[in-house]
Amino acid sequence: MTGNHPKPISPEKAAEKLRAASLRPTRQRIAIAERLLDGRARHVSAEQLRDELVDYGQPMALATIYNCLHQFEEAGLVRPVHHAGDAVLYDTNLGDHHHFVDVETGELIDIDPGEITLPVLPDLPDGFEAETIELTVRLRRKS
Amino acid sequence: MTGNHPKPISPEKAAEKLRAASLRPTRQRIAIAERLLDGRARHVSAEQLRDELVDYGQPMALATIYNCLHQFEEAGLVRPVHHAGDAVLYDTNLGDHHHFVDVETGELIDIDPGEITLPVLPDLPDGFEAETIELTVRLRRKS
DNA sequence: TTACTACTTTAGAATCATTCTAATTTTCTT
DNA sequence: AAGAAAATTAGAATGATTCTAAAGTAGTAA
Repeated sequence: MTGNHPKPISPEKAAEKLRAASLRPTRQRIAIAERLLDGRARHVSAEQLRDELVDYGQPMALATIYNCLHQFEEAGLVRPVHHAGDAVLYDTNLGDHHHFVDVETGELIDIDPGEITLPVLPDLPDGFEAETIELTVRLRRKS
Repeated sequence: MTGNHPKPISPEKAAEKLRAASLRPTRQRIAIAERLLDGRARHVSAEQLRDELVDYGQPMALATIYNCLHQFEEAGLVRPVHHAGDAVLYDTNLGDHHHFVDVETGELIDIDPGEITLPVLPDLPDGFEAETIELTVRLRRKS
């Protein structure tokens, strides 16, 4: 046991969510959905998720985890955050919000959406559409 | 010649800027300063800069380019942008501004600072200070 | 059920940006 | 010119991610 993790949703509910997203409910995808789609706001890397799945008794290939995270992303079930450390973190909070990043650790902290006013979208270059808007405040621990 | 590049500042001026930043004006650092500190707003990766230096007749080890970019960053001569593609881009525009990112290519486009109102900084977590604030609008080419 | 086909998972190799290492070279000071 | 400290270098190492090709599994039609 390398960590402590709260109770996930049931495999049945997880499978249901997957079907709703047109993803086959495979054993691996169900295990991941149980962990990530329980409504809690989290930020996990592929490697962190793998460790958690090992704890949970559902080890699987790292490649599978990457595959699933990409599929979940496509399906709009999670959202990638590219602004942290070296690894992409997947955010289970799909609501409009932004992040602090601890530049030392790469850890993300949600910025309370009430605390920040999203600026008006500037005119986009021709032929493009906005995919996401990410505001990141990079933090350094005071010395 | 793999690209066309405008006239850089003189080696003397480059050396001067380096001394002002407490960096020894070595041949390599001068060559990089000539290219990056000419006042133009640019976004370059280490690899792009290496290609440009080859064109310019000043090839050098990639490790040196990484070293120099880090030193320039420390000295406040360039600013890293972490939100693009896979590689970190170094921005020679030190003014307050933000970026569009073409998610396909990783290319950056400056957002006109007049076009966007920087939101008020939210309350920071205890013990941290803000290092940078980066707003990124990720763009996808319309289909 | 069975058989079939398409989709998934997998281990391990490959890739790519970046950092590290240890040896050589250069710069600055005397 | 000589010495010490700093810088550069080639190449190895690292770490996240993607790719590959083979083996397994799920949904479907008979």
